[in-house]
Amino acid sequence: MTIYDISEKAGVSIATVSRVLNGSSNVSEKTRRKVLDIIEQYQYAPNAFARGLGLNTMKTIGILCADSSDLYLAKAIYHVERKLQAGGYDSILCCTGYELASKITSMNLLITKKVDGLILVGSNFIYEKESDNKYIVEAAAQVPVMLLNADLDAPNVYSVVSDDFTSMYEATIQMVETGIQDIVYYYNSDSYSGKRKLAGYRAAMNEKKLLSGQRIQFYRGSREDIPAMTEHLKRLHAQGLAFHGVIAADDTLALAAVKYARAMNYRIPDDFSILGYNNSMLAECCEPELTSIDNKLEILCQHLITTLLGVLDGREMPKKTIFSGEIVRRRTTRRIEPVVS
Amino acid sequence: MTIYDISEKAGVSIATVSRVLNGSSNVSEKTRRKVLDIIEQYQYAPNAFARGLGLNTMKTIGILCADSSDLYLAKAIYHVERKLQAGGYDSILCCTGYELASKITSMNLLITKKVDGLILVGSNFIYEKESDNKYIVEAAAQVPVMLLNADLDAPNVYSVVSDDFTSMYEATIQMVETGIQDIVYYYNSDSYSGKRKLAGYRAAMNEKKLLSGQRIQFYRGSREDIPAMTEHLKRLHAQGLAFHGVIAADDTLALAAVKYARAMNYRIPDDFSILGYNNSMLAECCEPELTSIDNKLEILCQHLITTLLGVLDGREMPKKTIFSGEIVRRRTTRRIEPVVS
DNA sequence: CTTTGTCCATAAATGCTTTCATGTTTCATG
DNA sequence: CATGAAACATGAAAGCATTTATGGACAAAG
Repeated sequence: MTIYDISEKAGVSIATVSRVLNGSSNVSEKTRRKVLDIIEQYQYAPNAFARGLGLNTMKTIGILCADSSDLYLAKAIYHVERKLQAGGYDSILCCTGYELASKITSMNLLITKKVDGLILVGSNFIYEKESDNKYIVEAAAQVPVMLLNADLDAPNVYSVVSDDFTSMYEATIQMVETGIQDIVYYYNSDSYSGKRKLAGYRAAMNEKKLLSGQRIQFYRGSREDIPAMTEHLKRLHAQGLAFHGVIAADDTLALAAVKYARAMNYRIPDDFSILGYNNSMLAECCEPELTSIDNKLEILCQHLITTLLGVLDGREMPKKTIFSGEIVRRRTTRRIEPVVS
Repeated sequence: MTIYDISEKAGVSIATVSRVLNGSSNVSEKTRRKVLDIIEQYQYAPNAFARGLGLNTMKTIGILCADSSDLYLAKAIYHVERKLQAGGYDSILCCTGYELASKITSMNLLITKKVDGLILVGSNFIYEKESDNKYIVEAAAQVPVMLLNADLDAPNVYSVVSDDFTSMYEATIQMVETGIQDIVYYYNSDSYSGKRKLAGYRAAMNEKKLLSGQRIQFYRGSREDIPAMTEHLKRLHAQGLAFHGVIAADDTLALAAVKYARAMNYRIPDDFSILGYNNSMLAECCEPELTSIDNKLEILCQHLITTLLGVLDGREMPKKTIFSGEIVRRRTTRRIEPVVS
């Protein structure tokens, strides 16, 4: 069933059918009716390839993501995908893993497939070495590239980020002000946002004259292996590092800290405070429930898609947008002590 | 840069370039070299639409999923996507939500886009009412349809499922044999696999002469709202339902049961046993760690993709494959008491 | 001198969009 | 009320970038 069949049955030319299909205004109501009837009757659907050939677009956006099973990334993908759909676009998803080479491969593949835009979900797409980010610049020469929680200043690439620096800075200040001085910063990623978070912690501790390199601890190992993280913390303690607070760059790490504190028989939050990041489902699963920073993922995604659709529409759009996060207080941090005068 | 440009620069016809591109045998080594050189030199990549028009395929599989942010579904998508990539296919992801209508819409959209096959991730795609599943049968008339953890007997649809019935049956028997009689079955989905699980529990309790309708409890509400589930369990208790064990159809529900038991000051597992399902990350996050049933998701996915690739290759493939799960014992269930004689 | 087989070019086919040209209305104007 | 200009409706045909069927040229083999 092609456009020819329809045109024949409707007694019009294929051009008219095409016009009806594409909602062109220049077609009389009568003809439109007739054509639509036939289309309905024969369940005709235009061939996407042919249409793509003609229009040179398929209304499809490529989504790249290192690991769609990561709690946070999965949520991001979900929001992005739904909002994209609402905007009339489809999405091709590529899970790339964390290695640069396979990111490049996937990206090229998507461009070859003629996606209209690219969304890179997660800050792990930006690398420390400037030259490693060339692949994004090159891609942006072909299609607009959107970065979620990452930042790169280049033509045709747009960034939507949450203000991780400030969130961490404020959360750290607050934890110190509840009376905790020996806070370990626990993280597992040197990504763009990872670095911003750490910087926030650093700035705050520095301001409070409490900064200590020893207390900045990196976890290498599986992102899901809570027991391994817990062990790691126990080892730090065994090695003589004293700490009564953990600020974690991710809720999983914070969860491990909770397990550690419980194993040590600390009372939470009286003896030991913990702050998580991302305000994921884990925060509520935790016992006691985790105070965590919410970076308003859905809002970020909404904005990202709005921007992308704007760009695709040929409009001028902001190159970088920053949203501030929010500390969601639950039961692993203390209230600020009222000042006794 | 089109195939014409390349053919001109290489001094051959476009047909020859096409043959080189598609690895046809009828082309001399010398010509192939020359063409490949030019292609390399000009960074030529064939136009996906034109190619699609000619071949009527784009090597793309459509993945449908109700909610990609669901812990379990996200993992499934991840595995499916990666294995598909390894097989040389891309994937278009559509998050459909749980309503039938939007599933149908998304499905048609994917078919219009000329995907080569469809993968429905999750048992929620199969409905109770036979007629509600017609949409799958219709889709299967166009392209092969793969079901993950769901089952439908129709031409061109293939199922890969885990043996939830047996897993639940055995787990229930075992819990009873550790001495617990008043076990609540806690579930939140009437999906295909949801029903199989429940049936397993039923069969076991029946066999042990312990079946009680009151103890089969459905949770309606957000799938992520642990506090709500916990409240629900407390309410059951308040209403006079006595129970010292929970078998949950999902780890989130089990997690809520853990929270409930702790709130009631039960010792786990001495006074109260809990069994989860899916062996997700939550099982290890939990305190104490959750005993949970692992249904070998990665193996299921691997098999599913193998089957799909086989079908696309024109080979005969098994219509339905069942894998058995495994109980991963952690700390929320008791060991079977040694028989004292 | 014919047959066979290899290698390659020509041309048709794929199904749509869109430009251009043409025919048809509408409507203000004199 | 007739006329011409502008707006509208439609069709023919030219792309779009490939794949593939057909057949021709040429070389080697019988």
